[in-house]
Amino acid sequence: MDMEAILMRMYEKMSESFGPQHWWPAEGPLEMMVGAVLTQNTSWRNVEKAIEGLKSRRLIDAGALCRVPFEELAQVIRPAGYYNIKARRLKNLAEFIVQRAAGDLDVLFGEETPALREALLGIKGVGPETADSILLYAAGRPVFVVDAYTHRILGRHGLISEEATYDETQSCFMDHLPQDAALYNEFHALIVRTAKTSCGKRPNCAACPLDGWPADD
DNA sequence: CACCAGGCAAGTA
DNA sequence: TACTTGCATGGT
Repeated sequence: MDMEAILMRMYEKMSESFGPQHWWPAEGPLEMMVGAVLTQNTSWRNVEKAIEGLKSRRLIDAGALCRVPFEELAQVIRPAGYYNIKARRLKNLAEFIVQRAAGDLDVLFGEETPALREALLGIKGVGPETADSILLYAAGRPVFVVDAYTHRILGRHGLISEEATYDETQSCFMDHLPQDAALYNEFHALIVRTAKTSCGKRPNCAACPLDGWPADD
């Protein structure tokens, strides 16, 4: 089996086990981007509390995030952890949107994908996973998102080396699959779902849809 | 009690 | 370039 067939088989098995994932869980693109920063090394459960706090104070707004006092913002997002660093990162993100696109995400997302990715990576607090999550789940670009689960699962199943970099892992998908945002959207969501359920926690779990595969399949 | 969660930047050698 | 460390809450 070539790499494309292997990856698509993996996708099908996960999809059959878990069904549609409906990612990203956000009401709009800015909420998605804020969530992407807040969920860095943090459980989504805690992020939801922080997002609710931001919504209730009408802070899902680039201008409002720029204007709100730092200390107030930090306290509102406290449940998401790392609140001092993340408050700074949210302000960096909001200032970027205002300065680069006059606060208008339709303008920002009018940029070509490579230029937009580089610009996002220039924001302090936005690394490769956060930038690619924004590109895929807020801007709808066909960019594959790599996270710790992705690296672990592909490594464990022998599809990449354990020492593979972010870009190498990303290329494993993007060089062998169609450039399809809907496919990448669901694929990444299913990897997270699968890892949280079993595969990322321990090897040889009977409940894991990838168990014993592709080695003995 | 320890360990982890949908990372990233900054510091050190 | 290649490691290491700090950041922090809340669930298991």
